[in-house]
Amino acid sequence: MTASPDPRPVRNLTLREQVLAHLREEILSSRLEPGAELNEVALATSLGVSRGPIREALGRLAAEGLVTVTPRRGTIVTKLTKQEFMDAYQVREALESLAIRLAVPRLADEDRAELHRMSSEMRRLAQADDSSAFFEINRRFHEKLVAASGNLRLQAMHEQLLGQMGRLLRKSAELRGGLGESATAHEAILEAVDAGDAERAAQLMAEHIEVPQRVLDSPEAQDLFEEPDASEIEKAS
Amino acid sequence: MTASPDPRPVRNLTLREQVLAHLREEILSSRLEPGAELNEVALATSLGVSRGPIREALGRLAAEGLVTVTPRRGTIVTKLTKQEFMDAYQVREALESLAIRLAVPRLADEDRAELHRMSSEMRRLAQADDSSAFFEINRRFHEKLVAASGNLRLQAMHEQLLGQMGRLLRKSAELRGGLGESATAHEAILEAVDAGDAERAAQLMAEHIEVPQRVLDSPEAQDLFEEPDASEIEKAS
DNA sequence: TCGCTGTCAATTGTTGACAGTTAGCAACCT
DNA sequence: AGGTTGCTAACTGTCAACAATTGACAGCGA
Repeated sequence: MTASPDPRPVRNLTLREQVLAHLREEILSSRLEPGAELNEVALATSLGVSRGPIREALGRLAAEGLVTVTPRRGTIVTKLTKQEFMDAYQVREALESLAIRLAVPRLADEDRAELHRMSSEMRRLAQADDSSAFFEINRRFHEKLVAASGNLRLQAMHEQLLGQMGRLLRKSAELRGGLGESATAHEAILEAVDAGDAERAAQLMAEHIEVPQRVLDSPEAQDLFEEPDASEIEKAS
Repeated sequence: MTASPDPRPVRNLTLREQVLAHLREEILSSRLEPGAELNEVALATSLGVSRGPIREALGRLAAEGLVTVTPRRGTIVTKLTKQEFMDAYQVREALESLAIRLAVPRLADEDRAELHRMSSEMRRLAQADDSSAFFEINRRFHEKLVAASGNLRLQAMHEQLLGQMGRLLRKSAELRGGLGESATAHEAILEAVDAGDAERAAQLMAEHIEVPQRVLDSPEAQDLFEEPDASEIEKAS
């Protein structure tokens, strides 16, 4: 019996799981904009399933913070207020700072080489002013560092956080003083990493992440956000 | 109309919400032990509702990490392996460290007085060797600091984290070198807080939380945990 | 004109029934 | 006896129908 390891050898996915994966993808890819209404029957007929799995998937997404469900009113893709976005940014800073501190003593030469490749690529994209591609590599760069921490819980929370910050992250990346500064920050971080100085790397990472927070306080960034909506319910736990 | 503010003036709770609150309470209070099986029909008849709301509530709890659902097999209260518990502890350290850094400049005199009261009480309980009461105050102490950060996202993630660590927290508190040291640590933290030294307070907090992590590595703590179960699926996102 | 009230359509909340899968057990073959 | 195969009972996954609530709007009265 050339069996595969225990965790579900064959594709035996539940409908709820499929719907969940589908909706999550739709939201993360911004095909569904924040504020978009998610009608249960529309989704059900559209996906060819009944409302049961739809409701369960929406419930999961609500617990993850990707959608906001108001009882008896409906479900929409979560809109973050400026305050909520800033809060998330602060937490992200703490998480990534911890991550790199844990990661530094664990990184293999191969990993560092990969990070350097990404950094070079970002430098190149910054000069070409390709903010879209830059954003993508930047994300992978940070995710690789978090994964290298070896702390799965940290990784999960980080991923969830980035998912919720979502689209606004890309916009804030464009606002940020310029891609060049960001690339420089990455290079400085890698320098500390190569030196094995986890503490300095963590400090630099914290400062690096802090930059957009300050930018977002400037007046020109205000129209990215909704006004603080007084009646939002049941976003997360 | 002496109305209350917008968020749902009257008790108009959904069944799912009631079931969710009920189960969450049962788990957090340890009336349901980790590993306990949650049979849908049993719960449904027991609570007098159909399986729909039950399933939705279980789904939320799964997303929160309080229960673990294995498709077509069933749902159990989540069991943390030692590794997972240690991971959670590290994240908690980062979160509370951030929290106190944010909280220090925001604390009112009244808040600090309250914290001092809690600290004195813990000192007293430590001398009386009442670990149960100590644990309770200790938890409130940390929660108050996190709440004082003013960062709601941070507060939510911290609460979720503590909920998952759950019962093991109490046991680790008993293991920890002694309640006295813990009380001393709190006093040192408050000293830094009073001095307005957010950075030092954050550092002390990190060290304070780190202590049980080291203790848990000792052989005598091993029987608190399950063996690493190879086939666990769909714990969080 | 303005405000209130009752009705209506749309949408969510809940239910009970049905279908598929799983784990355990017993009978069977070797 | 040891192992395999085929039932069986219990459970979860899914569905479609029913109930309840909401927001909007038309109609009425001041």
